[in-house]
Amino acid sequence: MRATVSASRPSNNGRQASLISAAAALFAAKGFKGTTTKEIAKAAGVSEALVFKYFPTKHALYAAILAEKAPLSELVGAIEEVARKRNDHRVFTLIASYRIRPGADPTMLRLLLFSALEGHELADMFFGKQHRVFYDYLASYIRTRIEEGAFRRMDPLLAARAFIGMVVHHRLLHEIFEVPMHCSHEETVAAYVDLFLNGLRRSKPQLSRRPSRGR
Amino acid sequence: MRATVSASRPSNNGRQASLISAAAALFAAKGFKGTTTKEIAKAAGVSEALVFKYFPTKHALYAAILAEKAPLSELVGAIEEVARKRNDHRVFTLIASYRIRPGADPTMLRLLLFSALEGHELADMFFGKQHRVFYDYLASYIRTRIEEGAFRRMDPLLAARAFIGMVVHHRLLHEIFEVPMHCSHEETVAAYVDLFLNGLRRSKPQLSRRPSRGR
DNA sequence: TGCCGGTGAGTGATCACTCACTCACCCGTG
DNA sequence: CACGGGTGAGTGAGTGATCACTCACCGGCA
Repeated sequence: MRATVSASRPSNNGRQASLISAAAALFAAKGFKGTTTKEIAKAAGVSEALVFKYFPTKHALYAAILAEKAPLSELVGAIEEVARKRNDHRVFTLIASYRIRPGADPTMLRLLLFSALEGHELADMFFGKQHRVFYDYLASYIRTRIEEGAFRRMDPLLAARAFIGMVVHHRLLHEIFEVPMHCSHEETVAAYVDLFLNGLRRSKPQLSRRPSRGR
Repeated sequence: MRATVSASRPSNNGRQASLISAAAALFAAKGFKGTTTKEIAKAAGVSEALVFKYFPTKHALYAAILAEKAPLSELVGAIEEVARKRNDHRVFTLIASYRIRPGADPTMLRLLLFSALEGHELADMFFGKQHRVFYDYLASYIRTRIEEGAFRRMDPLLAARAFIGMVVHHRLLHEIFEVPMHCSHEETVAAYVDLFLNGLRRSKPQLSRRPSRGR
């Protein structure tokens, strides 16, 4: 509430926030089971006992982290504008470069993967609320463009997942498996967007899809 | 050496194998830190002490699991045949349907992700030896087809990763995040392959090979 | 003085790992 | 055949360390 005591006493909210950010970094790096409450306390610069004053259990602290992070809204806002203008290239470039950018923080991706793998019930919430809606939003845009004749006919949700798949997989290789990038971020984004949009383009009225090499 | 004692004594190798498979299932389900040696012993039907007769540490058991699994060779063999025939559609359908199939076992995918996230030094080996070579193999096929004029010009490695990205991401959603599939396996594979190959197709006869975007 | 943010020193439980030991079986000898 | 010592698979009962979590207590400020 009060923000009078600024530096000496970090005040309830400030402590909570610093504990959350310290814990998020550690959970992302080492997983839930791999992180001890003592480490969290040390990273936040307090005693271990204080952690349990603010969060009744280690799980509650983990839940607070997942509940707090909701970093997708700004992207959706930016997309909606160019989506109205039917600027397909810009829509997908925005999405891809939002994920693939120089200073991208792997924390959330790692946290999400750990949550899903370790099977926390919160992971469902985290994924369901944040990501599923985005897939659906993107799929509905693709469906609209198909109906407008801009894209060829295909399942819009599969198309959306295919594009997100390229991007997420790229982050997986780069940020989790530490595979070095051999192109710049811009080149990578451009390559994926071009490949995807070219794949969605309507071909000529349906020739034979096989390369006429029938054995 | 001797194989006289057949059933009563599972013999060195049999025990080792049953411990490895029991441990693999548990590590895949709950991670390295999330699995206790007591659980492994119980799953294998032996005492905890025996686990340490066969593997000096829990880490050594984990390493033995990663070292043993090498499930890619059969796929590469099947691909090489259709690759010689330049049957692009079949090449990519083979790859995708090898991963996306009805009874696909999530164990290896989960193990791979856990290894990378938990940062075992063996994960590098696991990924480097098994997967990186596959990316490179696929990229070299794409490069060949570009040079033959069958595909449009683009970075072959990025293209390979884009395709694998679609497929892996699909498995991620389906097997790890438990997102239900809304299409059959065959439809899904076909959609991804069509999208990808269409994206790689040369648009117009392509006079200038670069998109004249040189900065 | 009372209140509250903060802590050191614990708690029982559980972890990976060890050790002294049993038991079944094999084989050379008489 | 009888027998007895060697061998190796297998185990129950621990070991110290570390885990999440608790509690009595402290000190600065109203």
